[in-house]
Amino acid sequence: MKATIHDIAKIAGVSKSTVSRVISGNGYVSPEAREKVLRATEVLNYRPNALARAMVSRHTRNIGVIIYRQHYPIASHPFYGKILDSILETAAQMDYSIFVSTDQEISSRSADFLLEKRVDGLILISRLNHELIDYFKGSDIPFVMVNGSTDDQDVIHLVNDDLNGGRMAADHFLACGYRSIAVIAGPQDHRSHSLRLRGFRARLAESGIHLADRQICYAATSQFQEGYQFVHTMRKEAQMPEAIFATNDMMAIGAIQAISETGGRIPTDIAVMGFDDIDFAAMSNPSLTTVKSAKSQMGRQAVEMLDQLIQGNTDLPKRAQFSAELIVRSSTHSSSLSNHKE
Amino acid sequence: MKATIHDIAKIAGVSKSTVSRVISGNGYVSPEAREKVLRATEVLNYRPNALARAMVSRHTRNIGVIIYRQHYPIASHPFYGKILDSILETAAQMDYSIFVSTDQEISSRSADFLLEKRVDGLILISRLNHELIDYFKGSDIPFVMVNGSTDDQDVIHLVNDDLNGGRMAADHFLACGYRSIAVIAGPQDHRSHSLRLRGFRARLAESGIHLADRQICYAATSQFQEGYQFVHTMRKEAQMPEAIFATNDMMAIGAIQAISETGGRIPTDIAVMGFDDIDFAAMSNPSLTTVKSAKSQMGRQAVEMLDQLIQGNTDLPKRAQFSAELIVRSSTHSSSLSNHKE
DNA sequence: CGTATATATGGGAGCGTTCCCATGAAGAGG
DNA sequence: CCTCTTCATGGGAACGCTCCCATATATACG
Repeated sequence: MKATIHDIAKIAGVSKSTVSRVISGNGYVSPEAREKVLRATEVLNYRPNALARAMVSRHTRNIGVIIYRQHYPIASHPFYGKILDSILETAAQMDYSIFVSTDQEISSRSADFLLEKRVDGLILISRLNHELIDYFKGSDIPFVMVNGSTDDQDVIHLVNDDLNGGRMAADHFLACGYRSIAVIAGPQDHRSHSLRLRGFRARLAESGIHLADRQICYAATSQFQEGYQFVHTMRKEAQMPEAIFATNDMMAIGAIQAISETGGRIPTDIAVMGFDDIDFAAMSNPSLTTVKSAKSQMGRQAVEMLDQLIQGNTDLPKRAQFSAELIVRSSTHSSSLSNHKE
Repeated sequence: MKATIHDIAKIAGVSKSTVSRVISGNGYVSPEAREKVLRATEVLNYRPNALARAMVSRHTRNIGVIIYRQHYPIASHPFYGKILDSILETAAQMDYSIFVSTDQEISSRSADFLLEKRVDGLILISRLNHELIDYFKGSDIPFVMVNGSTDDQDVIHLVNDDLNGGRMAADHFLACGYRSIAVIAGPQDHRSHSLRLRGFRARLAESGIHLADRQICYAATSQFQEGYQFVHTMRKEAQMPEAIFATNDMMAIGAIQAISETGGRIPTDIAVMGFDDIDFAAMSNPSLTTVKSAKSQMGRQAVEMLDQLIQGNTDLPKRAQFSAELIVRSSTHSSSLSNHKE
């Protein structure tokens, strides 16, 4: 049987109140009493019961993370897994414990679950449906959203600057002198993918390059297969562009594999660019030029903002946007040696 | 303020005992009373407080997962992330919630944390030090270990059949007719890596091929860089083998990149084989021949066995071993067209 | 009709804490 | 010497549930 403060009290020869003061660290305790209590906790191998504590103190120091995963498991996901890692690390530093919940159909089921467990706050990742968001707004539990798809101004929302990221990708292509360009665009109901495409097209348009519809492949998912298949289809129709931009790295890597399989040289015959800078982008063959999204910063910031919220700080910015960063590797020409200067 | 059973009782016009019976679903309740209670819970948007329940029922339906990560974050890890995914999914199906804890230095700190939170059981992943294992054995909390390094017969331990996996890798190389072989071996204090190497060598030895020390590269970590660097070093010394076996996929993929960079053709000039079958093994360029480790099965089994343990079932096998599976892709010749038959 | 059994309900103790309040002792200031 | 803080300690209520026990009514059986 686990020892309780009563047991400690008895051994140490003090009251349970004194024990409580020593454990929780507030209130007056004489050095001798403290010493006796501490010794008793050693002897009995005492661990305070967080459940009982939470019961009366009304907070658990537990945070729930809900991740929506439609097509892919979550932890091993190169993008969401990174965010999760960062959340885990930051939370540990701040003495929060993390409940990870990843329902395939985000019903209110997993939400209820977490609510019943009395988490102090919630981090919602990726696009959850509006009912669920309303559901949480209705509850009195603080939450922040990461990389979601809501325009709701009442929801604290951390996002990547995908629009600008798309522009940066186009900038790089222009600097390299690519003019014949194709895009593999992920699901357009997904905020990130649609903004990346929008930014990319806008920047090209400014330079007088307008993408025709058949130069854009709208993919149903955002996975490897999409990029892979697109290249093979294009090749059959014998209309290979000079460069391909995919709205995430996975699809770009799929494109790379397809190109290599058919004997194409990258970037000489065709250049490929992705988005996100997942770990594997540096390890692909050739290594992938990409726009880095702020995965770790978003995770860290999510925990920090949630902590503020939990502490009752209400005047937080409703929206935090993280800048993207161009990472040039071997799947495109470096822009200093760009074609159009040759 | 959150509603409690007392509030429900008042609204429904019954006692709190009756409410409790309806909520927890055991004991006699008349249909009318049940109906009234259910309606009241709707009205007040009542959620039972799992803390209070756990307090008296002595179990939380929470499971803690502790992952040791020395060199790499955990969730996004292609191997451990997969196990975690599987744990998450299985746990959700069984109505367990998961606490994920990933301390860099596995002190008893994160352990204490979880113990205080009163998890019903623990899943320990990767090699934890012996003190920590003893620590848990001392506590009365049930736990299972996944892919660890302990020989302790009292510890329930789920492992991959790495020895045989190593043999399978060698088998494939032999069938392909490769005779000049090099190995990139991960940390030898890691059970998996050392067994993979052992099995591989043993099988080769049976066919009269003995690996010299300079044909084996003992890597300090098990990452991309190790494989990458090894190839470049070998190349400088101008002693490229016909085939390279790496004790995990990451290192194999590093080797692939280095070979490609220097203009080597895979598998024509040199074949490469990995171990684990991480997601990116299929997406690498060329796609990677590998031995698949039972990541998902281990995760699922861990939860299921832990559940048994929690329910008090004591006669479980102390050791579960999962078989490996050869996955032939493009980085080696398929053995039916193997060289030695030409 | 009396006794046993199934059905239904309410009250109270208890889970392990924290927090509030009461009570003292000791030292400071007049 | 008396009063007012500061320090120190103990007791009891409360957090929101479940579980046990007591009680009541209905049904069954001889």
